Amino acid sequence: MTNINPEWVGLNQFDEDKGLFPADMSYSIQNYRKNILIFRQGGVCDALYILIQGSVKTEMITENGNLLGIEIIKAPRPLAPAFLFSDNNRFPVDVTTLEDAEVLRIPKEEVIRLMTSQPDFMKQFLTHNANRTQFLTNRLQLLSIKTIKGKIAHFLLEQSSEHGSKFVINRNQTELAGFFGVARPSLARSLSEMVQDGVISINKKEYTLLNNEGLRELLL
Amino acid sequence: MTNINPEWVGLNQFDEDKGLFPADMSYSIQNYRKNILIFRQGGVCDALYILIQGSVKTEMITENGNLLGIEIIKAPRPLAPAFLFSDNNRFPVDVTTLEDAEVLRIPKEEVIRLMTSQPDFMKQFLTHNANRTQFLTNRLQLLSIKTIKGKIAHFLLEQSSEHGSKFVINRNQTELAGFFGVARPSLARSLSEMVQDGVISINKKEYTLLNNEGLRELLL
DNA sequence: TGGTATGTGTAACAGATGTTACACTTTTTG
DNA sequence: CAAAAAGTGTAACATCTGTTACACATACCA
Repeated sequence: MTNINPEWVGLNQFDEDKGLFPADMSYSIQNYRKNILIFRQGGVCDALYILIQGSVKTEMITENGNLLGIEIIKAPRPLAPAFLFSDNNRFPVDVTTLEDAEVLRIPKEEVIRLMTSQPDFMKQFLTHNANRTQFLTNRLQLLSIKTIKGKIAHFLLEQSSEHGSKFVINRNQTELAGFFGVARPSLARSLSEMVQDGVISINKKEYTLLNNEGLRELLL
Repeated sequence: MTNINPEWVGLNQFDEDKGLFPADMSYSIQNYRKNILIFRQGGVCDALYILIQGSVKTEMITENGNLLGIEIIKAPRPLAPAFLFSDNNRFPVDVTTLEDAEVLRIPKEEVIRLMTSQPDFMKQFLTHNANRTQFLTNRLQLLSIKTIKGKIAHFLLEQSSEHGSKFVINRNQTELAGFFGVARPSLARSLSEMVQDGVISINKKEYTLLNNEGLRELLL
């Protein structure tokens, strides 16, 4: 129900750039077979883990069994790097391999050492987390808009600020509905009403904004 | 409408610990009078700004005038430190002083230098951002639950995992409604239904969880 | 090319939440 | 202590969204 589409979630990644890591780095590599639970929600996160091969899914679970959200992560990407340094440094999710996977583990102390000795590593780490925060902020902003038309307006105005008043969205209604967290027919209804009201026009996947004022009013 | 209560937003802060900063740090201090716009949404963020005196409000605006959310920040706290290192390093909000304010400005290069030379500063910076991310993640999780009862259940189970099955919540219904992003009477209705259904009981501000299974089902 | 899968438009209906209003209770304050 | 303020319970009603169902269009594939 509240699944989070992987596409919307993890944007940036540590480049494969092994060059980032010095030869004397202390680390270990773990290999896991398919369908293995590698981190448990609530478990202490005392190292930086980077998925360098394979893919995993993270599930947010509610102490017994109900899922709240799923994210699929493909290599290469760090796993929950933001939590390594939080006061409550515990994994917020279960992590399970989807296929055979290889995980690089760098102990927290070593991460700190790397950060001070390798400015590029530090910048990369900071940038990754910053981008993630920005993504979360944006997502939060979108979710805190109550009405479907408001969400659509927010999204379209954002696109518009990047691509002008006419642009193509390479997503079908089902995907968009998932992104907004609403039902597909409800999205279709709202879209067609907005077209009828003359604030936008739609041709296939090409959207044209006709009345920015009107759109902004929908944000409430 | 979608106001974000300051209390829920910024938890951690750079301690006043001037000791974190070395004597040779290059910085500048800006003073602003009341009701001055000090950062504009979209403006480039090329330095770390720390509010050391006074208070400001941040408004998320939609290119012209409509508010999406307001956050009030009191000194001492950094202003949007997460965005300093993001690929799109622009302020996500307008920042306006509420009273006379004093802002410490540390250029990005200097921040990087500090991080490498002052491990404590680096840890503080990382921890702050990590906590912020964790907060945002949690908030996102809460907002992505659709039903009011689901939000309540999520919140109560979280409290319960920290304080056991009986605990006090020092917030009135109006505040809770704001936190959940719902209308106050709607919250009251949901709460009273949950009491009637016997999953919880409420005495003033003391909540008792009577049926955790039932609560988990409400998460959907 | 024809058939199948996928995507879209739309309608009827049910359910949940917001809005408004008001009585009542509790807390605060002078 | 009394009056005012703040907080709570509840009802009627409006509105929005989800659900389900189905017709139709479009894209894909053998």
